[in-house]
Amino acid sequence: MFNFVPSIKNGMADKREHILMVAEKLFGENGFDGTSVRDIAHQANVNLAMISYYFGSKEKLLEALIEYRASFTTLQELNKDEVLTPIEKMDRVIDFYVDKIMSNFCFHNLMLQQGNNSRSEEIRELIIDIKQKNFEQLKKIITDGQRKKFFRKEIDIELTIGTFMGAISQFTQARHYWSRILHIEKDNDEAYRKKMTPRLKSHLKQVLHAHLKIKNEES
Amino acid sequence: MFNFVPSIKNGMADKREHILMVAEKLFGENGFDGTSVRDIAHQANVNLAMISYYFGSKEKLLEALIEYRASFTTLQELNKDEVLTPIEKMDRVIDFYVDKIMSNFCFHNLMLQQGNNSRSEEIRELIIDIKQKNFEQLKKIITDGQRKKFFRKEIDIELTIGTFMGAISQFTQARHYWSRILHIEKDNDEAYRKKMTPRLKSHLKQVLHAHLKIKNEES
DNA sequence: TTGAATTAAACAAACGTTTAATTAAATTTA
DNA sequence: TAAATTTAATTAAACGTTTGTTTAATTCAA
Repeated sequence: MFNFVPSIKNGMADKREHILMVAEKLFGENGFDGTSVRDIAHQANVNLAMISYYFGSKEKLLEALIEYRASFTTLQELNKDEVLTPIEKMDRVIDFYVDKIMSNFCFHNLMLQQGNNSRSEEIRELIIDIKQKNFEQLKKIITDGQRKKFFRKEIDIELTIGTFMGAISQFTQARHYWSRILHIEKDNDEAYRKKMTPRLKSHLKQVLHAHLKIKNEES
Repeated sequence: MFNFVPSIKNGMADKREHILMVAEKLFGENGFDGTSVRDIAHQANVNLAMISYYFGSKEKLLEALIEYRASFTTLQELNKDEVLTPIEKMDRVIDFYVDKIMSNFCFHNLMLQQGNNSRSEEIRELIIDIKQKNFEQLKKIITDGQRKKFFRKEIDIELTIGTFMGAISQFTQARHYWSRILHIEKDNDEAYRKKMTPRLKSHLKQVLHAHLKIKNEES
């Protein structure tokens, strides 16, 4: 099996980062509660106490990881664009999200799990805030497309966005299941990623086009 | 907040069942690892040792819960039906799944989590097997619809099914998030269920119709 | 030589599970 | 039916691990 965690480089910022990457992998695979601080320390080849030393606590480590990963600028740039049609923009959104999430299921699964079930209200709110900002960018693109008469007015925007996000989540979260269904080599994340990414992109574009576009001409 | 766990009735089978219901709720809310046997015992008002006594172990309790909940006959009956059109059948499927999952998110979330991340290979396989049977029934309905020239041939059947399941999962799993987006009263599962169920059904039917149906006449 | 980085060891609390004793229920015997 | 006996259900307490976190000593670098 592959190991995507980068090895320790010199310097201490890198060590902190290395711990974050290992934590991300383990949290994503076994859940927050299913991962012990000792697991993380061992896999990261650092002393157990270093995690408290760097982050304060297991929960603070999780917060640090979320802040480390939370970067959401691309959608805003896309919204400002004046050249692309709304349909093209949606295609870009799909490419962006599928790439982003497929290239890092561990973090996405962790966010999914902690966004709803974290014992810490603070963490739940943190995650939901991030997701909400994304939602609003996405909503703008769709309403803009409606205004410009590219998209139908009758659609349920919120549920459309949820359906789109849910589909991607489904194929990252239930990898074991879909590996079997689609006859992809078991426990080979790289193979899954490679086969799934283009297929999922083109499928989602199909679905969203059929759902969003006003039915005049055939594309 | 509501409590959907039924109270203890007389008889011992009921007590076993009562423990299962409490476990389902806690597992679904806090995850398998996030729930202790003591939590379950306390919430169920039974002695801690009773859980080992009835089920053997925490993991066996989980298995018992899965077997208790796994009942998948309705889709088979639907497949045998000769009167309904494939489109009507798909609508029934949507109603069936949305009702089923919305009326029991705890169990659905648990299956989602354990189907991929359970430390027990046995449990992962158990869950995936159940899901695969459902998948095959669903696939039959769609290929049947293609054969009868109701559905397009160009669609990606597997990903279509995944998209559909993923959408439902999204709205059960990320309830906190969608409650905020859709301005539904926070931490009120009953309100969420009530508002979401019809809305999700009609949205999914729209999406699937647009995606599946051969575009001849307007419906 | 001062302060940060790193360590092994220890901490108390929580974990899943088991034990041995007790109570309740069911079954058998008289 | 009543008492005796056996089986099952229930309990409080304890088991040995593992948990997240801290300590106090040591190493390292500035």
